[in-house]
Amino acid sequence: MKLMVIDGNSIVNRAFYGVSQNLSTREGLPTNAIFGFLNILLKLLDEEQPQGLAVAFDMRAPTFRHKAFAEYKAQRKGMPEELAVQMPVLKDVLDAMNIRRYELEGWEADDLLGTMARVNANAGGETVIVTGDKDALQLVDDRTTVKLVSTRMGQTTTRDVTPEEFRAEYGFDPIHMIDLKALMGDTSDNYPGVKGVGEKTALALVQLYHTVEHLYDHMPEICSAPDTPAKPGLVKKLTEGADSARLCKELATIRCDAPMGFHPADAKRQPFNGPVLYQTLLNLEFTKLIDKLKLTPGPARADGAAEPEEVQVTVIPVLTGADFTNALPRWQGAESVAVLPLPGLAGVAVSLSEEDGKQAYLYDIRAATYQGDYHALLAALFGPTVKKVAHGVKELCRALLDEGIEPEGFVFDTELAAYLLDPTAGSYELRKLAVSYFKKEVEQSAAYKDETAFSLLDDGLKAQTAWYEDTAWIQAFYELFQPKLKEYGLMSVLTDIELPLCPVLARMERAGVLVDAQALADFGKQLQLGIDTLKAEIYRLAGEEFNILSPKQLGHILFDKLGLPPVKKTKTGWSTNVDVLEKLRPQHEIVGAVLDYRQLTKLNSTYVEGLGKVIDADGRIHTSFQNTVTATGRLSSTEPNLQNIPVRTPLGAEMRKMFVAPKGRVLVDADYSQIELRLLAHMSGDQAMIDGFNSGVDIHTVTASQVFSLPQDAVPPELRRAAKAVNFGIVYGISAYSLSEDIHVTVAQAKEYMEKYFEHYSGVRAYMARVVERGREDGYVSTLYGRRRWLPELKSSNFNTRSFGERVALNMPIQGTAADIIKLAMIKVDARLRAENLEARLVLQVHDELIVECPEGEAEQVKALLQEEMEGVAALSVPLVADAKAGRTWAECH
DNA sequence: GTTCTCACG
DNA sequence: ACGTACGTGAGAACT
Repeated sequence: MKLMVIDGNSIVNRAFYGVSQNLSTREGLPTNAIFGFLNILLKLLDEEQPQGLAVAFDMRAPTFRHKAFAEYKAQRKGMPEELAVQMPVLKDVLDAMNIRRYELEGWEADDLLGTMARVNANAGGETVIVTGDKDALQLVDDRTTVKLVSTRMGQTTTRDVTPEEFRAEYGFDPIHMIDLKALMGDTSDNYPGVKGVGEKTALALVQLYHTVEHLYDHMPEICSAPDTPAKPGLVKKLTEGADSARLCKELATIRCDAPMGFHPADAKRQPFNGPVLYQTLLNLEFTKLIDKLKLTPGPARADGAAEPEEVQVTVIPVLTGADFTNALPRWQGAESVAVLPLPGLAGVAVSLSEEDGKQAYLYDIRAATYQGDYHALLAALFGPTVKKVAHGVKELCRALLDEGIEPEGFVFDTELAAYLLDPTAGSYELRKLAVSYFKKEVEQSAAYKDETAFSLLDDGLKAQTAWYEDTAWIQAFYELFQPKLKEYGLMSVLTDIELPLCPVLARMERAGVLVDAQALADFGKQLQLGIDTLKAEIYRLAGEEFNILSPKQLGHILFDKLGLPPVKKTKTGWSTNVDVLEKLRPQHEIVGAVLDYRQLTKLNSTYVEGLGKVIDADGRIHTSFQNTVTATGRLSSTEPNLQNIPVRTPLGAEMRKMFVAPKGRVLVDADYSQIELRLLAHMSGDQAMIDGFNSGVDIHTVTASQVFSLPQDAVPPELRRAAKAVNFGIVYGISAYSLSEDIHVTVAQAKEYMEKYFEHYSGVRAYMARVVERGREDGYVSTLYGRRRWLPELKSSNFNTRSFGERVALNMPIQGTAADIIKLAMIKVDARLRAENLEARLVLQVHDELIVECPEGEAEQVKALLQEEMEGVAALSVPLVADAKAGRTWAECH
């Protein structure tokens, strides 16, 4: 029988270190190693189609294979915690897959593999041993091959080693692998071999003498033989290491006589236990894998485990004005109702349940079948008197405003709540939430994308069922999330910040910002001329045509053909980014041209062409503001991103001239001055920094003067720049190396700057230590307003992961508090503009900057209003400062 | 679909 | 010895 046996520990280790994404379940169980293991396993099964399959694991036990060497084995590093917790779960998965696994007290996996291979060979079978450990190569023979697995950057590669291949590579038979190891030792297994003999010498010796024993029998010859690698002192080393070599040989030998009672028939492949595997993988949130393996839940569980109580649902179609008149008081009387609109507001499902939770009512409202005044129904439902829970209030507000209805009375948003509970989760679709919070998979086919989905009988029923079920999910998540938000102190973030912001964002998206399409096109033409010229120039200097935008091809030209020195590596090759090219600029004329070419093509494709494509019929661009994306609480802007319009270079800043106000109107732009640093001063309570801000002098100059002991009016520009970089660096969780790269000084110098900085701002240093320590204890960090980010990274055993966690711990409270503050300002600004009956409307937010469009005549009032509301949001130990400026284009506001 | 690059705060 | 700043989104190349 063709048998595949897997070294479970070796493969899971490779998977753990190879799958670098931070996979984990919502509860925080890391799953990367299991994920990687299953991927490798399934790939190999597919390729090899073995009839038998078994996985072996090490079993650490009080007795060792070689008691004399217990201390060597004991020195081996224990598994990192993140991997150890995945082991029992992986074993559960294998059990659910009906895959035989073996572990035997006192024996290591490779002994079990060797034993199985031997037994199978004796029975006339062939065995494939899957491992990442080259030690196993000693097992290779006519009936046994070793499949060596390596993972790099999540990609698995394997290599099949047969006796012929082994001999071709090593020049001796596979069994002499043990002699090789005996001489050269193995650092990862912690046995020494012969001191002073490394891989090269050991290889030569084994090629000549094959075994340790034979070698020592022929010691006298070693000096005299002409083709012996007789380095000075080799004989002495070998003589001194003789005992070690013999013992290490024993240690390196995989035993094939483990008392595991193995019969090849035991490992015959069995079908998966579908339902159990389904639930096991669902618990791991591996839904893609469930789909790939076509697994289903199986029949309802008979074990009587906590299934939710049956809820009696009564569906009430709302077809007439009378139906609506009956329903409305019940909606108004409910503590809350869940609402789920159809796209385009073509219908709304309204769900409410009775106090005891056993009876639920679901109102089915559709524009197509409602015989009364649908608009009036919506206006009443979405007015202030019905308390509504929805999933994605901002989107709903936008749809309502499109219908001319002022959205009011939203008390909860399950999407925002899920985001606040775990802002790094990434996705908050109802179906995904059901998987991660309830370990339930909801059928994907659900399609209530438009009214037509309800028109066909079969599809219509499916669409209807899905619509109703999703509405029930919203209620379920409301009941689950509300207490959690209260427990975590997040309720006020939801009700004071995120929910009131929703209609503001919806109005901003709808308002859009006017773009001068003609000027944009003209700018594009100008850019194209420059691009053509530079392209010809670059081809001439390179002596050939190539794709300048391809890092690979550009690298070839720069580093191979023109011989420029590579500076920095990426995962796949040599880096060609701005930092690198700037360093190379003096060395060849082509580099400057490439940099210019990059800049022009970027402007042209991303901005001129990209923005041109999304100008609407009204001549305006309507971005989407995402409020459930960032880990810190900031907004993000998509389709298009209007938060990264160029400004830093003169040519880039031209772009902002394309963003204009209509005739007779202006843009008013107000931005916070150094809000993050001010928050650092406030949150750290550092008196020197607080005084610096209260003095009214430019903070970077103040910092430079304090750090470098100079009078404020004697700070040279380069020291101000350095101080500014340190100030920024602190907010990001600085390292001396990065600072040195950033301001082009030596690491030692950067270190010195930081040291002086902390001497003068000792409160900042203390704060930084405090916030990381708190983060480690609590498992999360938070903003002044209570917004949270969980940081399991702080407990990671991996240095890089943990360091990342520490930097995030320093940054999130500051960046996040700034985000909270500007969100509060937006709510206030929007309310006042409307209350004072101004035509002015918020149109954009760029993290620390708000942009309002208003009639020329309102400009002065709006400037004052913006400044007042932005500065007045919070009373801190340093003033919040906002500057406002009006102009006909965005460029004029800067 | 991932990687690199680069635009912003 | 490690690998190096926080938070984003988009376009082009490449696998």
